[in-house]
Amino acid sequence: MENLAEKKKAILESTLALVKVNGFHGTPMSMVAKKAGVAAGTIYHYFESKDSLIFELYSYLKQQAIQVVRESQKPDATYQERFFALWFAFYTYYTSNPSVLCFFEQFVNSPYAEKAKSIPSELDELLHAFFEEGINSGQLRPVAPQILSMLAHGNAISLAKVYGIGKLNLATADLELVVQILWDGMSQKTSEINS
Amino acid sequence: MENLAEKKKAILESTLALVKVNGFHGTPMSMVAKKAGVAAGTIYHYFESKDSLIFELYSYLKQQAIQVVRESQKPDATYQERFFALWFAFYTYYTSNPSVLCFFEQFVNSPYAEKAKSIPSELDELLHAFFEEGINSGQLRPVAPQILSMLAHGNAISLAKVYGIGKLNLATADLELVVQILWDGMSQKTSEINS
Amino acid sequence: MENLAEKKKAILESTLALVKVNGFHGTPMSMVAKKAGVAAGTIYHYFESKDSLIFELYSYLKQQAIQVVRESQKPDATYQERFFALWFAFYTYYTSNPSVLCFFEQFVNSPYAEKAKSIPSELDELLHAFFEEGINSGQLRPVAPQILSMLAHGNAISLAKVYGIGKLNLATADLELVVQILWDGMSQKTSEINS
Amino acid sequence: MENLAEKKKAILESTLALVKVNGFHGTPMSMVAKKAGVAAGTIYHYFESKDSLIFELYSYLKQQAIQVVRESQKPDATYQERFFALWFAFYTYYTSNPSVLCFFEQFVNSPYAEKAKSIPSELDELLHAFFEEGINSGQLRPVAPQILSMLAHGNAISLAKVYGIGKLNLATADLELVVQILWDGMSQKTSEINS
DNA sequence: TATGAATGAGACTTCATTCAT
DNA sequence: AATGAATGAAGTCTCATTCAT
Repeated sequence: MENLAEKKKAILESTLALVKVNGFHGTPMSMVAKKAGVAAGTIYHYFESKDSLIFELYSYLKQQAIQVVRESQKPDATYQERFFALWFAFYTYYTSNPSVLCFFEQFVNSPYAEKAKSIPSELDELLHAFFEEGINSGQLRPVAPQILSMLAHGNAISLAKVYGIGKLNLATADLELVVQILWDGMSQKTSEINS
Repeated sequence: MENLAEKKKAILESTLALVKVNGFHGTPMSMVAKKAGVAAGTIYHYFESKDSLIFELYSYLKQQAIQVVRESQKPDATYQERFFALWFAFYTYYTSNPSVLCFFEQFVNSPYAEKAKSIPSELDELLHAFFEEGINSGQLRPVAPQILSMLAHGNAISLAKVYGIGKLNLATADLELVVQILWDGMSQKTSEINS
Repeated sequence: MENLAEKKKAILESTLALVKVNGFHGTPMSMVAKKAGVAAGTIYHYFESKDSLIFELYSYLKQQAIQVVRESQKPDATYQERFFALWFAFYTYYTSNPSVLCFFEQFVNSPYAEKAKSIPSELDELLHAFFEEGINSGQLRPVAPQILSMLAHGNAISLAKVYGIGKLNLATADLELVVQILWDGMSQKTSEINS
Repeated sequence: MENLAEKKKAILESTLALVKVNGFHGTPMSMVAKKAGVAAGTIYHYFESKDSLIFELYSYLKQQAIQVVRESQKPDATYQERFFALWFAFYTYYTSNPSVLCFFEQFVNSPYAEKAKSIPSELDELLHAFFEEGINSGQLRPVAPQILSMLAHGNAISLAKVYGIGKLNLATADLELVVQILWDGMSQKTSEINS
């Protein structure tokens, strides 16, 4: 990621920043060019079209997210610890990079997402594997991994949005509580106690 | 809502359907007009501008959602029953009306949402009150109502999306399980057991 | 003019008032309708089209102007007195009815005027006759009546505009002076003295 | 003015020509584009909007007019000679450039003029100074310079219009006569003789 | 007569994309 | 590689006019 041409990166980052404020369609290429400090035509040396730019930005950011998730995982930690680390990795990534969260949310809810579906998502596979492991090792309830993945990820996103809105000060203690809620709900142990 | 002028309703419903497929900006007014069976200019008798149309559609749908939520609540049910009913009301509404879910998700993640923020949301207030009641009556953990609301609502949306993607068949049993997970996580009882 | 249908007159007057503020093309028929207190369709009972409305308004006002000019002429006054009266009639009419002046100026400088040219103008004939009389009786220099007419009328309009701009307070004395200038310039007597 | 981009100038000149025939609102941007030999969008590289185009054209032409007036003034001529030169400069400019006269007349009588009022007019100042000089040197009657300016300028315009209508052949002799009339009316000498 | 909802052609303007330099 | 002027299709919106009531 670091060896991207300077300008290409500038274009991607400019797009990211502008989309947060203006949305996809409120962000003309000329605006991206200006912010990136390049000419409009230059963008077309690096990207085939605007759609292509959006898609590449999506991939670029998804790789970043994967990196963040990967780095959060210590091999010698317990599963629960790794779950907590995973959740906080997402939460921290999104709150530290609100424009990324904003971009993702716009992307997945746009017609773009439909076209991107075909591309196999490394991140999805990674999460799928993580939750499958939890189920197989008897630490998570036997629910489809996709569901668990969606619940956990969706939960982190929800919280990051609450934080982003700024109406609430979310202390670390609050967050711990929320993840605990989530873990309690998903873990096999609770399930057994309640039954 | 039922006494809206025929044409106005047709325009709103056409917009809803088209936005799901094409997104806001992939849906020109001419397309809305055609689908609604009116002339392009006619839309401007009912709506000041395209933005105004989007906003009114948002309000219109939010009223529908409130209606659905309200109808789900039986006064003589227990709090937990009402919580389940609430969650299923959302889930059912979104899965039965995928275009509404799609519209909401596009809306809240677009620059439109910023402008709509100032408008006090009846739905938010309703949910806030519901969760506050749960906390005050000692049935829910003492977490900020906004957070609980976001978690529960976000959770229903997440599931509805999983369903919408169609990759998974979510049996009622699966759903019950998920809501149970959610409830277990949020309820005071579980909290006590675990501590 | 007084026996015009109430509504027809209301439409004409509304148009006049609105054109002053917004110009021809900033004055949609719907706006005229609203100000006149009638429905948009009603205008088309009285006028064939917008152009037709403009033309009829022009005629209507021109008749008014003729009336004003006619009434200013006392048969037993001297020619110079009648000239002064004529000039003041115009000046007073325009300053008392700034929207009329504004309308005329817009009209004669618009493509409408081209089409109206064919219509013989009673006002022009009246002025032509007046100045011809002055020349024939040896009181005015032998210049083409059209020129004299244009000079005198244009002069009154110029002054009315100065007044309308409001930057200057034109006392009656000032005006007398200006007309005197005009008369001095046009009269045969001055011509002789200077030669 | 000469170093304006080729295309910008073509757009301005095309607008001028078309406005004469069709008026402001009968001249769509597409028509301007066609006549100027550029694409519609190109106009918007040079002008922010149609209004902006009209305003810039107004400024552009006013600069031309100032140039013409300036060039007519020989420092070593008498005041009367300079007055005659000034008047003829206007008259000649307007009759040689009927579309400019037409544009000015449309402009000053349109709602545009209201917005342009705030801009201090170099031409007005120039004329004001010229007439003030005449008054102070005792060669013109002591009337407000604005009035004298309006009278002289309005007079030249009136004549140019008579010429433009084409009904009359105005020989140089005729014109000399008219300016003489004007000068006689405005000059102090005549004033003294008559009193 | 009067209404005003409906029409749809056409205006202004934007912007993704190209291409000569 | 980079530029940015130029393009023109397409979008939003206006408004003169019609017509069923």
